[in-house]
Amino acid sequence: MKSEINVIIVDDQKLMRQGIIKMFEDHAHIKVVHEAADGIEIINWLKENNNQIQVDVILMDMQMPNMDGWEATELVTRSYKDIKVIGLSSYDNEAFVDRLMKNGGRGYLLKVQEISDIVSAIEQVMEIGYYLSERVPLSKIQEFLNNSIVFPSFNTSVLSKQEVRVVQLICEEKTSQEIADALFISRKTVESHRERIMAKINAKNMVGIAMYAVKHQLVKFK
Amino acid sequence: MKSEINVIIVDDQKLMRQGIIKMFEDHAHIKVVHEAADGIEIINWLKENNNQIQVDVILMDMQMPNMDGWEATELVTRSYKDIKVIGLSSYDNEAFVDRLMKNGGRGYLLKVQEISDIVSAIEQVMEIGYYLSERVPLSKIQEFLNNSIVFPSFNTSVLSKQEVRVVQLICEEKTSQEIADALFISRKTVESHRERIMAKINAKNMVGIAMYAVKHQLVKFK
DNA sequence: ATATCACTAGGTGTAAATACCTAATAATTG
DNA sequence: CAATTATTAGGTATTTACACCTAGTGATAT
Repeated sequence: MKSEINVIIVDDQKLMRQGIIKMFEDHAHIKVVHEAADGIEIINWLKENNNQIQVDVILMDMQMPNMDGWEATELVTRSYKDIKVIGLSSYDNEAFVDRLMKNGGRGYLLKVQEISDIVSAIEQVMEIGYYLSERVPLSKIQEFLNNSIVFPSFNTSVLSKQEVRVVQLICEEKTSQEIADALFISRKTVESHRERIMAKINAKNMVGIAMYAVKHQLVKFK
Repeated sequence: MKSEINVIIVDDQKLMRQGIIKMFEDHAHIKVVHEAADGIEIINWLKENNNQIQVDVILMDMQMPNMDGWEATELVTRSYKDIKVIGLSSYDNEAFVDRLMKNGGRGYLLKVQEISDIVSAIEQVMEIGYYLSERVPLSKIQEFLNNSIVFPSFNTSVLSKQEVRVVQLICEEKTSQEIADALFISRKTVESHRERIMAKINAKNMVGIAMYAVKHQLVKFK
């Protein structure tokens, strides 16, 4: 008989949470001890819980409102060394995987995969500490472990606050003049910001900025 | 005892499909007769099936690759008058709802809702033909029914193949001239395409096109 | 205390995008 | 067959983006 594993599911889509929980009924050794809809909810719950209920694995969605999965993973793994976070996402994106593993993730799953893959991932994480897959090969994990001192944890964004504001307005299809009016600065300043942003992220035009924003979750659509 | 309802689930995320199917086990009168990962799959299956297996309701995800939920809904409802399509989406967006209902949808559900809402929606659609909710009030349905002759199947819904190619190249930060060279057409033709795309999707500039592409999964990022 | 960075703003060009147009041919669909 | 749509291409004018500069101020970190 397999030993019991206590799992938490964090996903903003209730339907997805319910579905995963229901499917775990076929895997009696996996026990869902809690569920949350975003990063803030899970962080708060863990504080309140104060290690009373043992938590082994958190299945963490990446794209969430309020606090996304990456930030939540960083905060969780920093404070609770025994909790293993497995990322869950719709996007098969290497940068997404890298960022999660840098923040302390133990594996990365896609929503196009099946429930049996999730179960395997949970079991493997409990056994060897990581869920190895095409997306996260052993070499990658070693790379992250070696670079953990070189890359300090607070390496979140290359863009400054004002630059992020400009990026967000660009994504709203605003012109430089419109952004200037919105931020109460000169059109020329906005253009300076834009040029600097493009240089930083290696974008060729505003579309490149928009695509970067989507990739790095600087914009949320709903 | 409730009469049996035959349902098909169309969603590109296998995890979501599996979850919904599993949860329907608690609702014995709902029978899942098929599942599909995108619009093309369901259209092809319905052709092959040729009404052998009776289909009452299709739960249709909106954001899917290859062929999205709106286009699939239009094709399904045009050819199979008895099949009732209920939309399923992550986005609470009035334009999305409107477009679905114009294309023959019978209701609109959000993935943040619960499984019991889906069950209610399916039952209501079978009873009165529509799933009434905040997003789809009776007045809206009447509006769509009245305008159905005024607004026939006019194709603002989907972008053409060439238009999609242009969109994808725009997302790669290419200029009109570069796109022209890539597709072996004139720069002016590319600009015509771009203008037509912007009119169709109501974008103000190329960033708007890029954001649309992301939303509708016309681009996949590495 | 001083170098770095964020934020600001401007000048001066050129390249590209955008806005309105027309218009032909091929393909598709009722 | 008739109507519509997709795809192609062009004209003309205006607006915006982009590139490559300088430069001051204020905050912050070494």
